[in-house]
Amino acid sequence: MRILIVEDDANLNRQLADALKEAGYVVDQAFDGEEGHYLGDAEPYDAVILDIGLPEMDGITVLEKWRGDGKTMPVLILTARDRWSDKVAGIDAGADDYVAKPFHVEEVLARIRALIRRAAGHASSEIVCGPVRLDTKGSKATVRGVPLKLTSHEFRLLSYLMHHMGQVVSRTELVEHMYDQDFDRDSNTIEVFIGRLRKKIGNDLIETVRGLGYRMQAPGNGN
Amino acid sequence: MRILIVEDDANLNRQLADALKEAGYVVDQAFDGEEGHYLGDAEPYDAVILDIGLPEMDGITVLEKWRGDGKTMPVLILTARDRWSDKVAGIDAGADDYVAKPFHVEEVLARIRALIRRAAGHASSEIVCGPVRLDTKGSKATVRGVPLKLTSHEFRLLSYLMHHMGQVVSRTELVEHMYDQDFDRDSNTIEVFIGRLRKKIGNDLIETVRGLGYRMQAPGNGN
DNA sequence: CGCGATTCTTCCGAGTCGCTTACGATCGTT
DNA sequence: AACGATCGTAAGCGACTCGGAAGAATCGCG
Repeated sequence: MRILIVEDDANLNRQLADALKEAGYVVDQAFDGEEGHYLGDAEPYDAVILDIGLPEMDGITVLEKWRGDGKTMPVLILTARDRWSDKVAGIDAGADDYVAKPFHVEEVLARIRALIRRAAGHASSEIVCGPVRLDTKGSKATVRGVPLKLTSHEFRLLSYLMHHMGQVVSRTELVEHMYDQDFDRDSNTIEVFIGRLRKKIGNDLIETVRGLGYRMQAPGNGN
Repeated sequence: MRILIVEDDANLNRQLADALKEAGYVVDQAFDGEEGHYLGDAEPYDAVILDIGLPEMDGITVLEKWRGDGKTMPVLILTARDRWSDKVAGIDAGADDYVAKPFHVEEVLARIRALIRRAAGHASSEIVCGPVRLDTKGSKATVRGVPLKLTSHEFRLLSYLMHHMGQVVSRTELVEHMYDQDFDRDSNTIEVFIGRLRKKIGNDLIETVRGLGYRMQAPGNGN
């Protein structure tokens, strides 16, 4: 999962980025509205953390531009505690959530989890696919109750696949969400990781759709 | 749009209900956890406003029960300003949003709007033609519930035909939409693929209109 | 009924795609 | 400094897809 932070306070920005990376996300950072707007337009993020008060371009404006361009990724707004009218404006501009400053980092994490989960259409913090359970809250996964020992990239891969269960996910999509900006597109890294993951969770859960990508689905689930 | 309010403070409950009705929603009210849980289970709501501190049954518990039963309607949690850990718990239990008390009613309205808007975005894209179902989002198709194993070109062909159901689609039209610009026009590739597709989905679904092209239509559909 | 045009089917080689295995580089830890 | 774990690249191999060709089948028309 790849996340964009748009926040001019360098300290706060770093603090959030660290916590998110710690939690296993891929993080891109922007420090003013223009940069943020550009990145959000150009790269496919699973969620965005957007400050309202920004140099160059106001957060609300950035958001409105994105929405006007048809961008639908979930956006979490950061706002000053007393500016509640900003919140309403932000939400009506297409924000999915907000957090008032000052906040606890854990809260931001929980809300990001919820946004990503919700964007994928899941109600609870646990996603189940056949024998595999993914605990988005604890960043853990089990097969038939047995905890899986996954490396960080394997977990990211599994997580993205399970958040898009039933859908075919292309290799480029996976690359874009597992790595930040520049990554050598033509290499077989994804194939290798799919292989490693299959070895750990069983072969029949990740179906390969030739020419298109991969699809995760409980086996024997007609349709 | 029908909304459930679960809130033990009668005053607050009525205040919210009034504002929501004013905004054009249909509102049901519950004043303790058990009643709320029962209603949320039995009736189809487009959104729920749920207080955390409730008599009879805690709000988090209510929510967990709903989610455990597969209920996925968006839930907005009401929580005391200083109990931020409640928020995290609530969000991880499957809440979609929260508002801290005391709140501005406009804010609740804005968030309900956002929740309903977002929940509406999850309609699955499916085209049906007789026994054939095409899930464009999941890149898969079924015949009578049996999953089809299609190659990427076969899928593209089927997809184009189903998107133009009832219309006659010419060979050149198909070529132009399945391949990039220059492709050897005089080859029988399309015929071959039509044949392969018919073999998989049944012969009577794709009608050939001599001299013009092909038409997809549910069989026994006069004309 | 017969002929030409169109469409269907079958077959097969070429090329692509994806899986596996092995190896070297890097990083963090002991 | 050495070790283990993790990650990315490369190469070989097997399987599958694609598309062309040729002959069979079908249709429309006179």
